[in-house]
Amino acid sequence: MGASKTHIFSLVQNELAQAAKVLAHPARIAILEYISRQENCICNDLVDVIGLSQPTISQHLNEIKKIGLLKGTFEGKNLCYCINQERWEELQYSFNAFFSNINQNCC
Amino acid sequence: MGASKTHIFSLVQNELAQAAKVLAHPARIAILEYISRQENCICNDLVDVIGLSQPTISQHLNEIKKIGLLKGTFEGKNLCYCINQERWEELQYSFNAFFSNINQNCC
DNA sequence: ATTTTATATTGCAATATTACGATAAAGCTT
DNA sequence: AAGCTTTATCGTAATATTGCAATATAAAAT
Repeated sequence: MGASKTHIFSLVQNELAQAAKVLAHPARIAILEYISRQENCICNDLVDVIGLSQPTISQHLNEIKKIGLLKGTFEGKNLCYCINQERWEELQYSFNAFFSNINQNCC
Repeated sequence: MGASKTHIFSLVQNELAQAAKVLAHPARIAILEYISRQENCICNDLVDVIGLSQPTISQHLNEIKKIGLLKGTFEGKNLCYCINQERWEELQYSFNAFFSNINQNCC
C-alpha cells in the first residue's frame, strides 16, 4: 500500500498528525525559527541561510503555509512571509493538550 | 535525491524534527493516547482497537520506542508497553520551548 | 513435547517525501 | 518594452514511509 489509512482515525488525531508532519523536517523547523527572529522575511534570504535550493525552500514554505502557519503579504518586490499568530497558538495548545493527557500509573 | 539533508541543521533542530516525525502519523497518536488511558497495554488489543494489522502496529510501536517514548516490560505472557514519563516530559518541554520562542512583531 | 497465543521480522508493493535543474510567472527598474 | 530579480511550478530521480501477507520467534498452556 503506502498511503496512510487516515479514514480510520478521528479528525483530531489526523489534524495533530498533520501538524506534526509539518514540523517533521529540520528545514521547516529552521525556517520557522528564522522567520520568527526577523521583522520581515525575504524568501531569498532563506535560500542562503538554510542552505537548500530555491525550489526546495519554496516547497517547504508551501507545506508550512498549507496548515495555515504563515501569512504572506507583498512589500515592495519581495514577498514577506510571517507567522500566523492565531494558528501558531492553536497548534501550541493542541500539542500541549496532547502531551498533558497522559496517565502516569502504569508499569 | 530524496533523503533529508540533516547534516546542515543543528542537533536541536534535527531532534525536534525527529520527535515530530513520530507524532506525524495518526496511528501513532492513537496508540499513544490508548496506552496512556490503560493501566497495562497488551499489544494485541491495539490491533483490534486501532484497526491496522499486527505487523503494522508492531512497526509503529517500534518507531515510538526508537525515540525512547516507551518502556516495555513483560508481565505474564503479554508484553506491557508503557509511556516513558521522563522522555515524555522532555519532549513536551521541547515542543513548548519551540512554540514559545516566536517573535510577534511582524506584518 | 506439542499446541496455542502474542509479538517481531522479512519481503514486497504502493505511495509520499525530499531535492534540484529547468523553466515559467510576476513585479520592479530602466 | 527589455532586462533584472524574486518566487512558483514542472519534471524527474532518489529515498522514505506505510501497510500487509508470510513467516519466524518466544513464552505459556496443555
